[in-house]
Amino acid sequence: MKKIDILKKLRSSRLRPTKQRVEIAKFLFEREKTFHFTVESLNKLLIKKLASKIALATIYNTVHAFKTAGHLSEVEVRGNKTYFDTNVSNHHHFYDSENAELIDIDANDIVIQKIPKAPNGKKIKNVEVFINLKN
Amino acid sequence: MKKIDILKKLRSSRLRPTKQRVEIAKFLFEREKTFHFTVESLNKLLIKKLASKIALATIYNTVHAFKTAGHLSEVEVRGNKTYFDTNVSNHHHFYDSENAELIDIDANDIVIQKIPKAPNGKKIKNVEVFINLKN
DNA sequence: TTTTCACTTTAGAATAATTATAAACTAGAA
DNA sequence: TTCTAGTTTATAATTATTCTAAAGTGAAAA
Ligand SMILES: [Mn+2]
Ligand SMILES: [Mn+2]
Ligand SMILES: [Zn+2]
Ligand SMILES: [Zn+2]
Repeated sequence: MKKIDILKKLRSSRLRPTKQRVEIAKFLFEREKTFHFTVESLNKLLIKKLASKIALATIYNTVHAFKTAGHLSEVEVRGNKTYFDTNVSNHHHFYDSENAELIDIDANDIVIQKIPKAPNGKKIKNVEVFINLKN
Repeated sequence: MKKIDILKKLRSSRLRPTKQRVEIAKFLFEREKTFHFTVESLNKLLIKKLASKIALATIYNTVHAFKTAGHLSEVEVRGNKTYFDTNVSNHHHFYDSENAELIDIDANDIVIQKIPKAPNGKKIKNVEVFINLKN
């Protein structure tokens, strides 16, 4: 993803391309593979990468703005920190608790044969499969 | 589950059956259906139910002791609070975000046909399926 | 039974993650 | 250029949880 696309992505979701947002967006989206992170881990990586530091509050604001805009998804992982994911398509995860690392599983790599029907007038919104790993 | 069983359960896991532990255990385990809760919700219910109040730290201590002993499991739910579950068998969940309510799915009610192999020397510990509901 | 003491409870302090506040700054429309 | 709504920032506040250390207690041993 090029810088011009970053600007397009921000503008298309009515997010002013400020210096901070562009830097965070470049860091998150200019990569080939999915990136899973917490605000804390992102902050550390941004400090290493960038000359000027971005306020932690801005990182929280930006990550939430990106999530709201649909550019990031949130992944449920055991623990107290919130994990985010640059892969916003429907997919699943391995979780390697040893390394506190999430690994993507393509939606097509898991086929569910039997599923219960949703209770009392509810519908199924989505199905998330979480595979815990051990050594 | 009767009181005698509660005492047995505590003693068998080398947990002294103190007044507080017995009261919490009776509240959690003397019921027919699975009970999903957070420490906050449990605390509120205990305040209503019991004459004398149990310190919040004791509720944290006790819930963790029960979890360590295998009498409770932890469920991953979107949000910042930790959810616990009196159902310690391998099973899955519906999540009704409207009511912030978990609903059990028996392990046999979900059959997975195709699953990817675990990465690089890792093994699969367990598979958790989480079905989000909508109206 | 009493004594003893490791285990437990408790109030309150501490920590960690996240959100709120409000003043200073800035992108970009006019 | 000017203007202003949107944004950033340092810092305070909030929330969930864990820590601390003093007081209390279950139950083994005397
Ligand atoms: Mn979590
Ligand atoms: Mn959670
Ligand atoms: Zn992912
Ligand atoms: Zn359950």
